[in-house]
Amino acid sequence: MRSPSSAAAAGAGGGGGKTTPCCSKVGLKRGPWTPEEDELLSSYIKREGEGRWRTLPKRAGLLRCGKSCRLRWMNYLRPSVKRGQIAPDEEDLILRLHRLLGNRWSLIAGRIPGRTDNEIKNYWNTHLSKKLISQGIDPRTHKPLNQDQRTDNSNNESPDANSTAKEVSSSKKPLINHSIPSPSPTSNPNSASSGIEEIDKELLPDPNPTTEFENSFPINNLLPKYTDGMSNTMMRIGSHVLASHEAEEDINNYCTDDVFSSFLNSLINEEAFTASHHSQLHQQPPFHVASSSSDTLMISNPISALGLGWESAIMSSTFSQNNSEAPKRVDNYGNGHIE
DNA sequence: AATGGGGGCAACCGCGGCGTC
DNA sequence: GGACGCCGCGGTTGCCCCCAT
Repeated sequence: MRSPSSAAAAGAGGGGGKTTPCCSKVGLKRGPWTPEEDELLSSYIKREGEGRWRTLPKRAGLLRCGKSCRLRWMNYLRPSVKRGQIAPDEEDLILRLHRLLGNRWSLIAGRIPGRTDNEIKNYWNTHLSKKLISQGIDPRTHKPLNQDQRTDNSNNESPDANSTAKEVSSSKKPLINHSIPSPSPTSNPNSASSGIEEIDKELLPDPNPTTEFENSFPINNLLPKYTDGMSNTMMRIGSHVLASHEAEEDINNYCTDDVFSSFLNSLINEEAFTASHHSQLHQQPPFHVASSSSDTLMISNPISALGLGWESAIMSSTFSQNNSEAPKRVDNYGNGHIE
């Protein structure tokens, strides 16, 4: 990675080849940041805090547009930004998350402390994408290239997590409710960590299930809110309502950010993919609600959940970075235990 | 030593969602 | 309900560095 000084030495120009300024005001500086500008921005934000990017440049004495200031702070100046090469475990995590989430870099970055969405995006485009291709894997779908071609010709039947990620990543429509605070590194650190995202309608479960699993388990009974407002569902997931004796109620009452963080942790666990997929797909409902006294929910069937459109729920789980404790698991009867 | 090309990455842009008026 | 402003995201661009020739 280039040092700030070297970036500054690059002189005017920098990224973005378009001539249209991002800010309507003329006379604003563009291109690489100088150390002096960095110092101005850093000291101001340390003194006054983040936010109000539109007016921040003027208040800080910078001839930059607010977007440029925000980007510089988020991607470079923030103390929490980690420097140095992507570690092998981070690379592995990026691969797994991308397999689940597609090109939602901010969400992926939210799971990797100290890394920014821009950094991960660049790393993906310059390293991992090529690496996968060299291994004969489609970087978009994470499927073998030849298999992917077959899949593309088969009307996308039986979508799985990969195809879901592909669809989402290729969709122009953002999936994120930006107004909801997120502890993502690119978000305001003062925000609460309970931000929840809406589920894109494209990811909603099929109201007329046709798969074997869907027929065997009445998922629609558990997801009533999806039909009239997915945001309601997700907001309730963040409500931390975990009455253990109400296990048969709307599943949404039991879903918390921490729960989905555990959910995602299990999703990015290779064992979850290799060992539990087939058996759980046909034997268990997608969620198992704990009956213990603690606020516990175990999602023991992440793959099934993915297939039913719960992939989007992963997004909310990415907001619980601080949930580093071992996820509590429950068995089919709701008995919780610590893994 | 000169130079051409590719890799890496910081920075920009357009777009869409949300909040406010 | 519509207009407007702000914010954040993903995609893209272009400069610098490094290496091969």
